[in-house]
Amino acid sequence: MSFDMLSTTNFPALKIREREFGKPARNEGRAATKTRILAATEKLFILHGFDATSLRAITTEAGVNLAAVNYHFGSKEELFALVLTNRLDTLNLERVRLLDALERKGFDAVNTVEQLIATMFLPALRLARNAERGGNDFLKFLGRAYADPSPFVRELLAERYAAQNARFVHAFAKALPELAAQDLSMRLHFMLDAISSTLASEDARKLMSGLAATSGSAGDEDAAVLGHLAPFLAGSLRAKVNQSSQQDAIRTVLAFA
Amino acid sequence: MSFDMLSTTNFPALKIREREFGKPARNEGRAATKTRILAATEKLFILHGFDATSLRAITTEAGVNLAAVNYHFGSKEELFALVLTNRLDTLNLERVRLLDALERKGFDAVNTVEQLIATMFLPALRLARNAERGGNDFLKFLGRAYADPSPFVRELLAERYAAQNARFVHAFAKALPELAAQDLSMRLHFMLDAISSTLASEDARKLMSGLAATSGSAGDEDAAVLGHLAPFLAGSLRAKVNQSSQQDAIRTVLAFA
DNA sequence: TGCAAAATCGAACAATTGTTTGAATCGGTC
DNA sequence: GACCGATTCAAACAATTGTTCGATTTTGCA
Repeated sequence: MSFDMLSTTNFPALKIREREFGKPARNEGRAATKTRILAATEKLFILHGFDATSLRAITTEAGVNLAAVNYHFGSKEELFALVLTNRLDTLNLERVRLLDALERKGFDAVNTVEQLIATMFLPALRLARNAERGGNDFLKFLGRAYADPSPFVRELLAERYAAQNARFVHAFAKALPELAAQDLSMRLHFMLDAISSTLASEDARKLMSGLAATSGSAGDEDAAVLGHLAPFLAGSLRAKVNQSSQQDAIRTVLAFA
Repeated sequence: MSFDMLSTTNFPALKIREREFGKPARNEGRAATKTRILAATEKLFILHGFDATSLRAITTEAGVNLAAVNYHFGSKEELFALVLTNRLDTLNLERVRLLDALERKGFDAVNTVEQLIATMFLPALRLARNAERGGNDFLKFLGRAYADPSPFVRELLAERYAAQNARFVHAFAKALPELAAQDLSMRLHFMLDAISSTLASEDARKLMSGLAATSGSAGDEDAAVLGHLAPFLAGSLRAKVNQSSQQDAIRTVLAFA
């Protein structure tokens, strides 16, 4: 079997789309098989996740023979690994690129946390407005990927993007020196879990696009979404622990139980 | 460990079964079959969720015949529905009981949000310290249940506890009148998604028990956990949107992308 | 003790899953 | 036009799933 073309699809969705519509593959029917499988896999992964998406559902959706998946990609896991990294490599690359640029320029003195949050999520919003990347489906894809319960998906993401994630954790730690590492870790954990499982659900994404709609110009949509998202997340990260008045209020509740 | 309580529980689903097959046999070996299945189901559900837990895995773990599940519970879904409602009915009952008590007494003027958060999560912490309820496994169970991707589980929880959830949403809305319904809904969504997927993961629960350990007396552990959790979550709920200085900081990031 | 109901058991069911096979077909090159 | 590798195809593979069946054993009550 031949994996020649796999190396050329390393970087992603853009290349995939190019081949889907445009150029080479003088034989449309042939080269289309691989890309049709990839497209169908993305679509069904968004809808049902890794485990619940069968190869038969994929090949039926793509209109190709069942054996085509194993022939072109080797196995179900290899197929999904390709689909996932196609999407997420560009995203994470863009994230650290933005972080680099911002660190060179220097952060805003008071709103460092908001800037870091914007840095984390802006690339996803940008990609989500690119129709070639699937538009809003990109956000669903993102949510599915980070909320997928399959050990295969979780390990893939954890291993492949560990370095990038560590850079952001470090940047947040520096921006929040008064917060214990224990608390920071917990809060970031909460934050990312929340984002991903929220993106995966339909109603929450409608809310987000509703927030975006409040804005005027198209370029301001990202600013509008982040304007709602960043203060909320920053508020959670910056909250002080062990305020005595809060502790008293909490103990009032405990007294009833 | 003893699950005797399960057979004498007053949850509707189990009552139906009891009526269907008559009173539980006084013989221990017999009655043990049902409870052993229930215990094994809980254990494997915590580890792998609904879809990835097979009846053969359950019956092997319980040391009973495969056909016993369908004989005693009818189907896999009925079995899991019973296991889920056994745990969650008591939890949600306790939650609204606490909310009732607090509404009668009246909330703290400044820390209403913290009190509501404590009301939501204290019952879970209390049950988690009850060894008969599974101890810390109860938190894992909770996380699994609310993060489970299976449509069956999601619909069961959504339908069965819709009324209780609505009461809390309403209470939060009254405590945060300046927050648009749109934003409140988004933030509560985030909050609950975060909590559940965090509880399901191993490392985050270790963090929580680490927080609890900082406290001295046993009864203060809940206060310690809530002391870290409530300010953090309350901070996110109370954060103001559209602060101009924050908007400027965010736009700085946008300029780089 | 005897008997009917309840419970357990091994075995098989039909449906799905990912994967493999070997023959048929296509595509470009000599 | 004939060849050869690349691709497609129908079919079957072995494994796993939830469920059901019929026979057997156990139990509770007369």
